[in-house]
Amino acid sequence: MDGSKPLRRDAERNRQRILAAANALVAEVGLDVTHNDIARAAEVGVGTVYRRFPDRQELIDELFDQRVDRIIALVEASLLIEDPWSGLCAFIAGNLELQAGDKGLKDLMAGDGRTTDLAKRAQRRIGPAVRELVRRAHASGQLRPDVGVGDFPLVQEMVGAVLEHSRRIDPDLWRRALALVLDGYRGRRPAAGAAAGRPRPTPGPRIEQVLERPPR
Amino acid sequence: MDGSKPLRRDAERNRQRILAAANALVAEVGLDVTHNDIARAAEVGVGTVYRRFPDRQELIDELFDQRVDRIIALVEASLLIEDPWSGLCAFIAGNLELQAGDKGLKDLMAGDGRTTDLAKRAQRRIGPAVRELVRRAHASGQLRPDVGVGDFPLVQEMVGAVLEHSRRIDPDLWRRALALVLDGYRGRRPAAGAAAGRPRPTPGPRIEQVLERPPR
DNA sequence: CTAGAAGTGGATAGCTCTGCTCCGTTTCTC
DNA sequence: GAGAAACGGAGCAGAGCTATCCACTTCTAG
Repeated sequence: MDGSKPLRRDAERNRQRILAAANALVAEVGLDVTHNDIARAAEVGVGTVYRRFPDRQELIDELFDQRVDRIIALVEASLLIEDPWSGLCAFIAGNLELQAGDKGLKDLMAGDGRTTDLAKRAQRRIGPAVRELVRRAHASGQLRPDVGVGDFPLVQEMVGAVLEHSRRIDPDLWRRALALVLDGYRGRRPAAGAAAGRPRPTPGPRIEQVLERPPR
Repeated sequence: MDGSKPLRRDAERNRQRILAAANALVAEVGLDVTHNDIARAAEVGVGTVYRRFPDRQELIDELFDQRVDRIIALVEASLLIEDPWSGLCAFIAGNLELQAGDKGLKDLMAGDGRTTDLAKRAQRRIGPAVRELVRRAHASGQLRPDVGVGDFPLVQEMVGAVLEHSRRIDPDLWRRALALVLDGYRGRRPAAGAAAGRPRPTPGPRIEQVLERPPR
């Protein structure tokens, strides 16, 4: 695959600087860094960035492979936790934790329309695992039966929003929001009686589609 | 106050068209409509819009007076509901309902930095009323004691995020998100025992400050 | 009906912000 | 030290926004 000759030593050095700078920048600022931003951060000319990464998408992809791997590792670790509820919580909290320190990752997982491919690949690996986590939590009676898989993207979305706004000022506020939400989802069957306006079943995978932010 | 002569009849007609168009546009698109957008929507020249509303802020303010009034009416109506829990829910759901149909209103209440004055005025009237709603809900034991006033801006924020993303595709999804969250907040004292990582008290008004989106 | 005041439209100038290219200069490598 | 490779960043093109200006149309008072 890599039929191209190795780069000259200085060029390779610059490539690394660009990657490092882009990485930091994306984590701090988010997905929509420009070639110019990166060049400045890497102390390199714009031209150099364009030469090395003519397509911004490729650069982004390169940056995110490892991040997505981290999430996948997390989901797999969570599946190994014996207590189902703890496992589910570990995944959700861990995922948000990762996103709390990495605006770019959050952007990616929120799927702003851009970056669909990479995000979808990740979702495809994460989806089944989450379903399993939820299934186990249901089976053990620790998760309210009227809360379904489809609700967890909502949780991500909701707590992610808090995260987003409080990032600078109180970077741990999202934990409280998450704790309160999850605590509400905790097992106890819905009161048989006055469940009038109570939300019913498990919305299907449609919710995931809904949360794909509409491309502006 | 209104020392200016009345407008010529056609001018007044145009003024109304502009106002109407701007109103619809703001509801649909959000707070940052331009003079050009408005002109096109009103089928009027840009010049006309500029002549009538040289300062965009004034136009926006004019549009929002009535919206804010609607929220205030809501809060007051909610206080009149005898059952404290229903009252609290009515306010929160109603508020989100209003925002669901009106992107501009949502922008305003989220306080994106712009429009601070108007939003703050609204907040000042709404704040005490919400505190009262929460107090009553606590007193009646219908609201978990470890959920405080400060948590409701979080709820707005969270459900607002869902609202935002699903607006186009499934405009009622936010209801489920809200129902699940509120249902989780419902009275039952926190389990005395294993409340290890459970969120504790009522964060103060600091949260409101946090949710003021940091001016970009 | 008419004169002239009031109002209109929208082309356009000026600005900012972005993506990207191009080529004179520097740096590497053999 | 010659020639290939890489560099830097000024600057161009294009999009989008604000705001102005003035030849033309529409209203209204008399």
